[in-house]
Amino acid sequence: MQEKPRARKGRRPTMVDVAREAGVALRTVSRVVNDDATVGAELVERVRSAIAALDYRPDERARHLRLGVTGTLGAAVRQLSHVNPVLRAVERAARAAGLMVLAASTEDDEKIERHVVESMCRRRFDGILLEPIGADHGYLVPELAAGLSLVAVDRPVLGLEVDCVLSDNVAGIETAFAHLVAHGHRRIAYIGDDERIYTAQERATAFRACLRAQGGPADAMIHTGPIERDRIHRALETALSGPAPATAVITGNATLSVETVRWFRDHHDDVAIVGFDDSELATLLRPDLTVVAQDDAAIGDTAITMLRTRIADPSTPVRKVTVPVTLQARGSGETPPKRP
Amino acid sequence: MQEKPRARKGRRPTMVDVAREAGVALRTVSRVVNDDATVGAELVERVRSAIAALDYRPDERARHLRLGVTGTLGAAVRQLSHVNPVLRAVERAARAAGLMVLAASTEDDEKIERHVVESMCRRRFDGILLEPIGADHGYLVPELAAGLSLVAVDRPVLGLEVDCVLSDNVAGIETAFAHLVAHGHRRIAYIGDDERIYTAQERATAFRACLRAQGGPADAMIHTGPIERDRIHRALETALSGPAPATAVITGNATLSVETVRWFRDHHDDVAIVGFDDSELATLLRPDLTVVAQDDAAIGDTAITMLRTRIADPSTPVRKVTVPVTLQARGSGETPPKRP
DNA sequence: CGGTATCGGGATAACGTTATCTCAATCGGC
DNA sequence: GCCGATTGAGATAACGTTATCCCGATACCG
Repeated sequence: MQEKPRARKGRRPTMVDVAREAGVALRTVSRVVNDDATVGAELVERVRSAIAALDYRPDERARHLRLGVTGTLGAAVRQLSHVNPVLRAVERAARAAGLMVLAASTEDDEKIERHVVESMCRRRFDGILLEPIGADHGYLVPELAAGLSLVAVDRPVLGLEVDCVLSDNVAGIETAFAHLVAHGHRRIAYIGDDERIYTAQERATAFRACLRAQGGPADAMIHTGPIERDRIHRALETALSGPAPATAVITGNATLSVETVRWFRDHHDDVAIVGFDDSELATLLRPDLTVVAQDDAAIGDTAITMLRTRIADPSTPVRKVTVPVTLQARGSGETPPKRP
Repeated sequence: MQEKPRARKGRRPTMVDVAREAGVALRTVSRVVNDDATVGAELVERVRSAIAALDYRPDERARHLRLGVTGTLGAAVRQLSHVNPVLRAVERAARAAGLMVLAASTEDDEKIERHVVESMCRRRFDGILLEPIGADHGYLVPELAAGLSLVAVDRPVLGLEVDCVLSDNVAGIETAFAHLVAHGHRRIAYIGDDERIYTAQERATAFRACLRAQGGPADAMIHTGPIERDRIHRALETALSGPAPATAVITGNATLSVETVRWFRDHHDDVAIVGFDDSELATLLRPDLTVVAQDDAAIGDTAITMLRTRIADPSTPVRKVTVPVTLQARGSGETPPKRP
């Protein structure tokens, strides 16, 4: 018994097969598939049932090749498998626009970033969202010249004029600092990420400016470096000891907040803390963690909007958008200083 | 001044342009691009410099169309933007195999899952990794018949014979239960996810079996349902009150552990807890959270291996692989019962 | 020196779509 | 009853690759 009217064995059915099955011209099948109104009702029906009988699925590779566009956006992010609320907003916004987002991790590795982005370019994705790694983005120059639409998220592409959407890191630090000052703190420490990372550098610089404005000493108050447990704990130890220990700490990102809390729970319970970046565990601690929260949804929506604008008109002037952050007071940042 | 020898304006250069630029035949460019050894050194050089001059990048759409394969794997996961250590292992393993993984979220929505998977099929991805949503996967039947290579991760595709790789949920629950019993607990409660979710159902069932084996009463001891804060807190309240309150709790997944800890911190500090799924915050609590941890790396590696095997030979018999879990004793599960 | 391997490289035909062009048939108007 | 407009559908040419075939030139052997 012949199961189905299959085309050539082992191959997926193609439009030619559908046309043969329906007794109709190739072009007519294409018209039906693309909802072209100029096909008679009876023929549409014949083609439809042929498609169903063969389980025909159009080959997007061929469509995209012919059409010139792929309806696909690439997202090259640091780690897919990390919490990344921005990506969620990105997927949502893209789906609403009828675009497909396909994502891959750069693993914070320049080599991998380049490989991922170039792969997406060779696949002729309509546009790419990128969380850029630190240093050299020279490889992007020819791609951009060839018409790549790119939007950088969270960090700019240094040295290149590229659209980007960032959080307002400076305002975030200033807000956190002012918040702690308003609650009576005068000696505030900052624990930050490696300053080779753009956001870390920006936040640390903003904090230094706050210290200068306040007129306080800076050396023991600011500690930046790689995300390593020992480094962080040593920094905290330094900041919270000596003749003039800090009475409050600002942490530069979610991981640092975690490590700081981890250390506090064994050493202190009277230091105020304000973290940068909101996270699930902010409300797990006691008191709940006060944070400077980024507006993930706004960042994602803005990124997709900018990318679509650039795809629609590559001559659009480059824009750098800064998205406001908000302070979420939850308790940990409202503790008064132990010894004023 | 003419900047670069561009092909047709606005279009990316193609092999034809490179061939013209190098004064060579189209086929020769293809050979150079694909490192075919049969091209003379001088011509290779000419072609190479033409490629560089034009910033030529092969169009993978055309390659893939011609070649029949895309060298691309799709990963349709519940939420890209959630922590998903398995996906990390998947990306790593695929990269090692020279394949590209492109991921998209299904958002735990059957409609979106279907849309994502079908999009990947139309793009003719070589294979797809899927974290399947609950109910109806009928749409997969024609795809599978047409030769789709699919591996289900974390949950099986119910009603279809499809490769899958799962954690050993039953052994995990048994281990957690036995661990608490060994530490003196006799009244152990289970807080689980909605049993319409496969893993939740499997874990709850295993827990019921444990209760039966122990001969204890079950009703007040097992609470499953949707992940909603109020529901969970009410369930905990029930389990920990009355004449015979539980002295220990097993939580069915990471989110439930979080909510349970959140509730405990305001109400109890003497109940033992063992969580299913490891997470960053397991070591943030006091005492540290004892968990049943899945072997994410093994799951990811296995999934990629199975997928590659099936792609290489679609007639491979369907396999269901169960990956062992391990108990990470950290303190919270070793607390003795308050009132034995 | 002629004949035949061998090697390098070009012409041409797919891959599965869509777009352009063409043409046959139907219809309305005068 | 003829003509132009309109509609429906087919033939054919791209899109940018790679694979098959083939041919010209050099080298080697008898």
